[in-house]
Amino acid sequence: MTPPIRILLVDDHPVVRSGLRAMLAGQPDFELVGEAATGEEGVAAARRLRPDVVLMDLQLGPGMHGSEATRHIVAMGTAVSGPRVLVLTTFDTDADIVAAIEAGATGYLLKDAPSDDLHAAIRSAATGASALAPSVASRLLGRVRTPRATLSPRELEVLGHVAAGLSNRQISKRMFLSETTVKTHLVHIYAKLGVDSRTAAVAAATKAGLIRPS
Amino acid sequence: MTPPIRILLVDDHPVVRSGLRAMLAGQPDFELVGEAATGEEGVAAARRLRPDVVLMDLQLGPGMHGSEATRHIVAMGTAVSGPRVLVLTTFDTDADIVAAIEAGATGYLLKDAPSDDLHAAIRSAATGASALAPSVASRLLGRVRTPRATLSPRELEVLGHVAAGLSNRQISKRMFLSETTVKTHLVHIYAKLGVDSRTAAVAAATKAGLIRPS
DNA sequence: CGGCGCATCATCCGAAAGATGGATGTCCGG
DNA sequence: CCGGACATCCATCTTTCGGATGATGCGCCG
Repeated sequence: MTPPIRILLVDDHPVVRSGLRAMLAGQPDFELVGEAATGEEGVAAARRLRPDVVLMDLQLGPGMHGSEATRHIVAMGTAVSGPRVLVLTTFDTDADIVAAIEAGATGYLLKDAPSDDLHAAIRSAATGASALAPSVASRLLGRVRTPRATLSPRELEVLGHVAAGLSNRQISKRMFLSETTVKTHLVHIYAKLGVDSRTAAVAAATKAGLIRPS
Repeated sequence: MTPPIRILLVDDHPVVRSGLRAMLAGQPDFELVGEAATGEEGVAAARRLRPDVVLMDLQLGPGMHGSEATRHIVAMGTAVSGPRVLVLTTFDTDADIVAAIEAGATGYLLKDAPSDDLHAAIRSAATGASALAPSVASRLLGRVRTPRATLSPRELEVLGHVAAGLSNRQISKRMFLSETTVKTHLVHIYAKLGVDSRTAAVAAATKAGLIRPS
């Protein structure tokens, strides 16, 4: 008989942790070895407990969104024979999916998934296989089919400042650029998003999940 | 001995329902009488089961946000000796809080509240007393102290179109106004929000919960 | 090597957005 | 009942933004 799958929960919501705990309880091949409420705690716990699978929320407390959590995932993954990371999230915005997958997450699950899907995803992740929620997988496939707008890092940075309400001049100073360059980036952004104004770009990017609403 | 408090759970996330169930389990004076995954199911279950307290999420599935859930709350509350409604949510944006309270919710809890708070809120709600999460309560108080920006209906309408990425001209046509009038509304909006551009206004209003991100 | 995408900059021009200043009308409290 | 606060409407002036066009260096990949 194979040893049980050692699992670490990382989520800042007691309710969610409690729910996941209950969902794992009935499975004899699962062993919950620890819980953490923040990204930092999660990384520390992962180092200490050496779980096989980490179930990790993407929204870890206020101000700790997407890219930050992604870095935590990477930090865990770099450990020798590091754990497999299963990312949990409420919303399936494209930006989060891509960021997490690119950062090395093994799988990606929506929080409204039934317990069967969760169990399957954990077992699948334990073996190293990629496990994606069906709706997420189809979304990723859809993006391949429709070669959707992919903004460069610099363009995303500019767009972020635009979404924050800064003018071109303010952005240029903050990024140590010429105002012209900022405008050029914007022109490219407009072309990629199929819009023709900064506010429309922000609206489109928000809907597409490229930027985070505040 | 008093009869137990009959509770109905309404949340579209199996994980969250499971977590709440676990949190209610240990309490002898609580009785979980039903669960529902959507607002419609919730209303039906409330009519049928006559619970004392309804624990209800504000984000019920895709496309069913704030105001919609609020209407469900109202529908439940209008029944004779209707149940007390405790609203659960992940984010404490002002708009949601106000909308839910105004619609007659008895209490308001953030999902990251510890189980003790949850228990206290349920008991408090069962007696009809208002129960607000401390962070929420202080936020409401804060809004009274700082007479926050209150936009007129017309201004909100304009701002909504701006957030959707429309130009002043487009807005003017859609609202049967002169373009100048649209600009005037915007000037007033800027003054109230303390900003000086349309994108900044959208950012500020989003953060303040005045408009909904997409 | 020769594209191709990314990032950087410039100039010119018309259009959109913002700043300023009025004009109504309503509603509420002194 | 009257003045002030506020919402709604409008016009003129200045600044900013967006569109067009063009250019340079860099790194990557077939």
